[in-house]
Amino acid sequence: MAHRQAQQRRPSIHDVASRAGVSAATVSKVMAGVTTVKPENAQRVIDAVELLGYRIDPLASDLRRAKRRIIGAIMPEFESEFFGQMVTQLESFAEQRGYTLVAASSRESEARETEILARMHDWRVAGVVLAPVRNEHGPAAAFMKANGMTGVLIDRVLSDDAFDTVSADSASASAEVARELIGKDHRHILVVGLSEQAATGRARLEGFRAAARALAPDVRIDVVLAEADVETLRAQLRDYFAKGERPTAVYSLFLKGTLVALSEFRRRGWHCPDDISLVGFDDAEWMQVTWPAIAAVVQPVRQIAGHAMEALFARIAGGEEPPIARLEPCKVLMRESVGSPSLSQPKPT
Amino acid sequence: MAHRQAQQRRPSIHDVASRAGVSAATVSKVMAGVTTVKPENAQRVIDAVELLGYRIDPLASDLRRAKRRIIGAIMPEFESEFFGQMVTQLESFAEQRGYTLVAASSRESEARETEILARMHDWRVAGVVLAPVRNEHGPAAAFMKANGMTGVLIDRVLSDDAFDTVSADSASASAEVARELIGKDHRHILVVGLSEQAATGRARLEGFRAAARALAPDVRIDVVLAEADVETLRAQLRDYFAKGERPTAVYSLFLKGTLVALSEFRRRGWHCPDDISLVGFDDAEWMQVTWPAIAAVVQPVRQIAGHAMEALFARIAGGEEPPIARLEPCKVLMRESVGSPSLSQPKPT
DNA sequence: GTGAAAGCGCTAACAT
DNA sequence: ATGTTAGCGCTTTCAC
Repeated sequence: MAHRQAQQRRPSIHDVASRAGVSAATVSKVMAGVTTVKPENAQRVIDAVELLGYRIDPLASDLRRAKRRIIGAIMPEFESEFFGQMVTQLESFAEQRGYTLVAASSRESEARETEILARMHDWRVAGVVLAPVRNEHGPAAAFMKANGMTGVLIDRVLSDDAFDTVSADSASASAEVARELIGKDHRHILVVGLSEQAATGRARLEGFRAAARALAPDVRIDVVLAEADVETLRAQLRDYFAKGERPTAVYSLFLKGTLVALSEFRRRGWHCPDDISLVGFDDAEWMQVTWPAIAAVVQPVRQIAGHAMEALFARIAGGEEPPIARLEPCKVLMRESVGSPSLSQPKPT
Repeated sequence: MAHRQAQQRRPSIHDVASRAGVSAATVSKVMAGVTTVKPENAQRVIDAVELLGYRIDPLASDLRRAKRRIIGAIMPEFESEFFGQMVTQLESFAEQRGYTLVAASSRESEARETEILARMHDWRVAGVVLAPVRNEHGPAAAFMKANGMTGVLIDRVLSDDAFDTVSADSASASAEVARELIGKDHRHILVVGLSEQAATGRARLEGFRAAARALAPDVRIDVVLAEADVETLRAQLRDYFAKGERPTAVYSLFLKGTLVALSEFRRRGWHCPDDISLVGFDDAEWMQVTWPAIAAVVQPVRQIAGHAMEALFARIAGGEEPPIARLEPCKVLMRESVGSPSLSQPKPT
C-alpha cells in the first residue's frame, strides 16, 4: 500500500511518467494493459503508480475517449422497495461492465423526467435506463428519440417503436390472480388502480378481467380507477363502499392501492380474509410479516434489471435490430389475506 | 425551440463560436453570464446557442475548473424507505446548488463502502455524504481522512473528530419511548437490536434504559442484541420466547427488528396490543395501514439531509471550524400497537 | 517499444 | 470588449 497524506492535487499521469522515467503515453498503455510495453518499463510504471497512489481520473479519461462509461438511470421515485431494488441491481450490473451508474429520481413528474434526461444527455452518458413516470409515449422517450440517445425503457411500458422495453408480464400475472380468486369462489371482485392511461395498468386490468370471465362468466368485476393520485383513489374507494358495495375480494393493481385498500378495510373494521380478501400487485417485505400476510404479485426485479442492461449494452455496442419488447414472468404469492367467501361469510346475493 | 435531428456529435463551444462569429472565450463568458460582453455579440451567441441546441458539457467544464460540481452519496442500501427518502432529499438539495448527486449503495459491506469511496475520490467529487455501514470509526472515514476528502457523516454516527456528523437524536427519542411505555404500566420490556457496536444502537438502548429506570426503578429490561445479522436476531428472539419469557412490550431499535418481532408474534399467535405491545425505531408507510397500526419513532429525514448538505457546502467553501455533531429531534408516533398490560392481560408476577 | 504531438470540450489569464 | 494562448488529465495516432 502506498502511504500518502491528505493533499490538494492528486498525482497525474505525468507525475507517474516522470517518476518512472517514461512518457505519459507509456503509462497510459500500461494502465490499459497493452502488452507491447517492455516488461522492465512496465514494472517501473507499476512501481511508480504504487508509490504515488496514482489512479486514473475516469472523467478525464472518458473526455478523451469520446464515449463515457456512465449509465444513467431515471426512476419515478426512490422510496419504494421496488425501485430501490431496481437501482441496486442496475448499479451492480453496470459496475460489472466497468460503468458507473448515475441514478436520479423524476419524483413522478414528467417535466422533471425530461430535465433529468437532458442533464444526462449533457453528461454524454453511454446509455439510459428509463422507468418513465407514465408510459413509453411520454416526452422523455420523445426527447431520447429526437437526440439520438441510446436507452432502454422499463417498468411502466409494454413496447416501443424506437427503444427496447423490459417489464413485468402484468397480464399473465393478473390472469393468475384471477384464476386463484375464481378458484376460491369469489364472484364479486373489486379492482382498484390508477388511471387507465398507463399501458401496464390496462394490461393488468384486462388480463385479470379476461381470465376471470373465461372461468366464471357470471363474475361481477367492479373497477375503481383514480387519475394518478392516491388520495383520489382513497376517496373513490370510500364512496364505493359507502354505497353498500360488498365485494368478497379486492385486487389492487399497484402497491399504494394495496395500502389504501388495507387502510379502508381497517376504517370499516373489516379483517382479511374473513370479511374480505386482498391481493396486490407488487410485493413488499412487510407483507409477509403482518397478520394476516398479504398476498401479492412479485415482480422479477433482478431479471428486469439484467435484461434491461443486456439490451442497453447491446445497443451501446452498436446493435441495430428492431426494438425488442420483453415481458418477464412474475410470481403470485397467495398468502393469508386471501380466503374463500363460501367458508367465511354468507354469500352475497 | 431548436429543431435538431438525432446525431452523433453534439455541437461544441467552437461550433457556437464560429456560428456567432466570435471566439470560444466569448461564448464561455456569455454562458457564464458575464456582463462585460457587448450586447449585440451576446445576442448573436444566444441565437447560435438556440439554433444549434448547444449545452455546456458539465464534465469538460469541471475538468477545466479543477473543482467538480458533483456530490457523492454513499448509503448502506437503497431498499428501505428511509434511505430512499434520504437520497431523494440529498439529490434535491444538491441540485439546488447546481451540483449533481451521484449515489451509490455499499450494500451493508464495509469493504464495498471503501471501494465506492475510492471511486468517488477518483471522480474528484467536491464532497461526500456518507452513511457508514457501521459507524464513524470505520475504514471509509479513515480513507476520507487519509486522502483529505471533504465529507459529512450521517445516520449511524454520533460524532467524529474529523468530519461533521448529522443524525437522529436516538437517545432522546428512546427516552420518550420509555416514558410512554412506563406511563402505560409496562414493567417488563424487551429491547431488540443489532450488536452494541453501532454507536447509535447503544445510544438508543442506553437512552431507553436510563429513562425507564429513572421513572420506574423496578422495571425489568431484557435485551436481545444480535451480531449484525437479522436472521440471528430472529433465532435469538425465538429462543428468548421459547424460554417462557413474557414481556408486556417490545421496543425494536431498528426497522428490520420491528419486522422480525412482528413475525415472531404472529408465529406464536400473539396480537398487538392485547397480547403484547410493540414500538419500533424507524417509521414506514405500511405501519399506519396495518391493523393494528405500529407505533414508531420517525426520523427527520429532511432535516438530516438539509443540515448534512449545509455542513458539506460550508466545508467545500473552505470552512475550517472544528467538526460539529448535530442531533436532529425525532417524533414518536404512538399508535395502536401500544396498549396497557393492566387493561388487557393478567399482570405477570 | 516508445514518445511527441494533437486534441476531447471547456475556462481562465493575459494581451490587445 | 474580445481573442489568443495555455492548459485541466487523459488517450491516441503516428513517426521514430
